[in-house]
Amino acid sequence: MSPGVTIKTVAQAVGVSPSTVSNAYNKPDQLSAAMRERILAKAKELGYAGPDASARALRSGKVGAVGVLFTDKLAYAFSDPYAVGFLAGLAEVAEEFTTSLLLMPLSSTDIQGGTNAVQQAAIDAAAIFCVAGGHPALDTLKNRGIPMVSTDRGDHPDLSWVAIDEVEAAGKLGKHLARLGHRDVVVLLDNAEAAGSQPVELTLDEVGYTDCELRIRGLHKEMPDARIRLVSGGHNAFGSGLAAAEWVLDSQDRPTAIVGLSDVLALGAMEAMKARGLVPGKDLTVAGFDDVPAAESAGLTTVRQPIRDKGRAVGRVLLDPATTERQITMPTELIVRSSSGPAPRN
Amino acid sequence: MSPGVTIKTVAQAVGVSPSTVSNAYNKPDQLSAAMRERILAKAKELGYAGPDASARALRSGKVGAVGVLFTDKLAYAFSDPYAVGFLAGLAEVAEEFTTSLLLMPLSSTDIQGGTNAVQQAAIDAAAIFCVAGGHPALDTLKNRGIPMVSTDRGDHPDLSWVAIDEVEAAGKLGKHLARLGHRDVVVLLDNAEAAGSQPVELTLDEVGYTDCELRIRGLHKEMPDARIRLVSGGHNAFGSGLAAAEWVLDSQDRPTAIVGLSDVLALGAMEAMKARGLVPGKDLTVAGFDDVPAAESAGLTTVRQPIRDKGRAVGRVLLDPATTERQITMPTELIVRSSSGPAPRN
DNA sequence: TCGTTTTTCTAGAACGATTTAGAAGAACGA
DNA sequence: TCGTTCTTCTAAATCGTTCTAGAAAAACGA
Repeated sequence: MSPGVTIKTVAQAVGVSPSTVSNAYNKPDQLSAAMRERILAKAKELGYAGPDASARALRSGKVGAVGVLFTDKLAYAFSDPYAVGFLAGLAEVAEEFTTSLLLMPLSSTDIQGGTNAVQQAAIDAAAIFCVAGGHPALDTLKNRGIPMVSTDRGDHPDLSWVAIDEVEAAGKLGKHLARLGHRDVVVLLDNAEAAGSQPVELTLDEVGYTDCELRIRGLHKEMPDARIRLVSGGHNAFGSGLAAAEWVLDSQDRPTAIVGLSDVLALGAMEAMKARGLVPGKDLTVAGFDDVPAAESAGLTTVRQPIRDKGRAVGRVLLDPATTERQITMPTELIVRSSSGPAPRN
Repeated sequence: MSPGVTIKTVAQAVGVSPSTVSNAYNKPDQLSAAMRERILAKAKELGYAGPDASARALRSGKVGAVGVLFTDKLAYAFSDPYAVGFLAGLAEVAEEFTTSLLLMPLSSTDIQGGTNAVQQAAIDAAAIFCVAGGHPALDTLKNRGIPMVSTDRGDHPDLSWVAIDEVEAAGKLGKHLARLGHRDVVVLLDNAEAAGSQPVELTLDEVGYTDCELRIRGLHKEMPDARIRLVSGGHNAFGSGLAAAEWVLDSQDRPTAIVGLSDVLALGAMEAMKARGLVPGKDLTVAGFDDVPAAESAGLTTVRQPIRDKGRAVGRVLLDPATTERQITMPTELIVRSSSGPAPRN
């Protein structure tokens, strides 16, 4: 690119006004075809690559990108096929509207000062994926006046979301486990503070994300007599599920069932069992949430949710003016596979 | 957000110049702490959410985002764990530099006119993931003067890339297959034109991406006596591999080995074999490229490349000024598993 | 032919910040 | 006390577009 060649340069070279050059790019019907040809040709000759993105965005107020905000570290988002599926659905719709996807890192540094990516991000709207309700980044976006759609139901009635009924979803699984006779359950969950150290047992109050809390509540509801403990091995990833399950399995006080609040956690738990010669569904029941592709081949009992559709729906609410519904509940389904079985009688 | 509240509004309300407000956000050491406090407080009171992203980008020339350009449709990118792994590595580094990732859809519409996402995207630099050398989007970016790093070696010596030696990598697999006695191979590959229709057999000239071509050449090199046919079932996805393999397996002229140019394609082929009661490594050999996580559990012989590291390296070249190397070759390794075995004697 | 509409193009003001150069005052050393 | 150096703040220019309003020319209808 020849540096410093702007719309003005081109205008001068062709002998027209900058407005006309602008129109050549944005409103072809506002000038004669011949003139447009001439401008485009000259632009190419000069090495002008079209209107500058930032300037255009500033003036027109539209950026052509929607932001995506993830739980935790961005890099972790890709370790969960569930998140990836969501992204795929969202990308599909974004593509349709010729809109880019801006993945924002959720660094905790200097929220106040504005050196934050969420502050700086040039976006027209944002998709909020499994971010806890009170997170400061949400306030930042709200402050910026950026329309948001969350994958969790919020408290505010004017909030847009595409979500599942977490309590009901977990209830389905709870009922299934209760019927199988389980009364001693360990729930594996994502917890930032447990990352990098030993697995920890948490109380319900310490559970961060609303949806996790709701799922636990759903389990409780259908398993009123059961003891339900909460354990985290760190971030939402296979390794964390593995670590947490190892810790649980090697303790004196084994449960009869382990429920991963996501499939990756549950799959990690299955791995830990495998290493100990334990057969899922026989020696111990394991179940998860999401129904990611790997769950099927692993024979994992799980609560399916249509994740790709969820991504698509978020995209539509965000980008499609024809979509008027702003609060959408997606269906869930209990998928029973071999990893769940009757609780052993003691 | 109160609409129309800008840096100027805040400046007036506090009784200072706009520059000072700007400094309060960007250069805290340029003003007294007391003044900074006052400004930030007033800003909050007025509902000012910090400097506007576009305006800042325009003036300062830095956007704080790097673009990612994928082969084909954006939505397909997420169906390949290989691409996802790359993204994860890239995201890691981006996070470190508080930089966002802008995923650009590669829509073919109106390249010339500039309504293109690649044209419009506000980015400082771009990562090019498996995009064919001659693609118009690359010219667009080049024209815009945006620094690029590709995952394929380019022809131009001044191009930056982080890649593997494709010919050598494929050669490792070729040697392995030759030793096992295979002389009749079908290569499964990604081909946009085959999408949505019947699988097709291609000639080497019709193969799009340079890296695919190089891999095929690498196979030829180590298997000079073998017949190597090229078949595509569409995009780079499990389903395409499945479809293509079905077509191959149901034909009169079965090969003794099927090589997927990516693991997802090879895994699709394994699925097709399974459905026909064929045992990989016994009845027919299957091999892939990449070594995605699923390859291990499936027992797929494949050529491993450190994809996450590749993503990280691209990120470093793109963002880290300390990284001076601009052309990096990553190592590859042949991973032999149960899916490859001796060719049956006829 | 003359007024009216349509087409084609333009001038100049935004858009909202950052940057450069420098002014005014405070602090400092001798 | 005086000249020098910091510290703290400001005025004005600038980044590259798009937008609004309107002028000039061309086409049109009767």
